[in-house]
Amino acid sequence: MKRDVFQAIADPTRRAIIALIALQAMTPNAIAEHFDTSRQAVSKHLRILAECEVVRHEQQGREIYYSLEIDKMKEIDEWLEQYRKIWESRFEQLDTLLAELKQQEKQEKNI
Amino acid sequence: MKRDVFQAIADPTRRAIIALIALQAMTPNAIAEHFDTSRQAVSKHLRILAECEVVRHEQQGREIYYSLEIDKMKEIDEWLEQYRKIWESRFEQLDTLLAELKQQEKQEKNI
DNA sequence: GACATACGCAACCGTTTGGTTGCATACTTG
DNA sequence: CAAGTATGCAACCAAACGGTTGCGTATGTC
Repeated sequence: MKRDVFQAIADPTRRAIIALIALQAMTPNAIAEHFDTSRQAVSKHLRILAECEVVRHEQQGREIYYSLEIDKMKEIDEWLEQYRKIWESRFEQLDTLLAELKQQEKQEKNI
Repeated sequence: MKRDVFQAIADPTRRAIIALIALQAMTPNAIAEHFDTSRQAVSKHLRILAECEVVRHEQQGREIYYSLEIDKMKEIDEWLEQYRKIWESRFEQLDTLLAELKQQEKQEKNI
C-alpha cells in the first residue's frame, strides 16, 4: 500500500496533527489529548503519516516522539509550482490590462 | 457531503485532470480520452472537483467545457505558507551554521 | 422527425477509510 | 518482580470511494 503526501493531507484530523507537531515533537498521547477521538485513532493517523514519510518518530524510553518531516511539505510546494506560474502570469495580465485602461483614461482626458 | 480542496487533490486521476485543464478548458469526452477509465468515471471526478469548486464548467451547445478555478490552488498555497515559514527559517539557521563553520575554519588557518 | 452525439444520473459492487474495542508488548517505578 | 503507563497491532464495522453498466435527456445533423 503505497501512499503519498496528498493522501496524507487529505484528512482534516491529519492536517491538524501536522500543524500540532510542526513546531515541536509530541507523543501520541499528548497529540490525542487535542482531539475528540481515541488514542488508537490518532495512532492510526500517525502510522499513515509515517508511511507517507510526512512524519518521523524517535523512541525515548517508553515514549515515542513524532515530529514533522518538513521536506515532504516542500513536495507539495513543488507540485503547486506549475499552478503558481499560471496565477502569477494571470496577475501580470491583469496588471497589463489595468495599465492599458489607465492609459486609455488618460487619452480620453486629452480629447 | 462537504468536500474541500485537499480531498480534491488526493486522488492521482483528479490531479491529472487538473493538470490537463489547467491551460485550456476541455470537455469530459476529451479528458476521458487521456485515461484508461470510462467517461463516466471521469465525469464523477469532475463532479467532485466541481463540488470542491476547483473546477468551473460552461455549456456550449451540447458540449460542456471544464476549466480550472486557479484561485482554489491558491488556497493550498496559503495553507502551505505556515510550513514554508518553517523550512525557510531552518534554511536560514543552516546558513548561519555554515557561516560560522567558515569563520571557524578561517581562524584555524591563522594559528 | 429520426438518428447520432455529449453528457449527467442512479444503481450496483468490491475496496479503502476512519473509527472502535480488545489485547500484546515494552519500559518505568515501587 | 509486580503494577502502572505508553504504545502498537489485529479484528471488526459502517460509511465513503472509485469504478462499472444502464438509462434518460438535450443538442446537433440528416
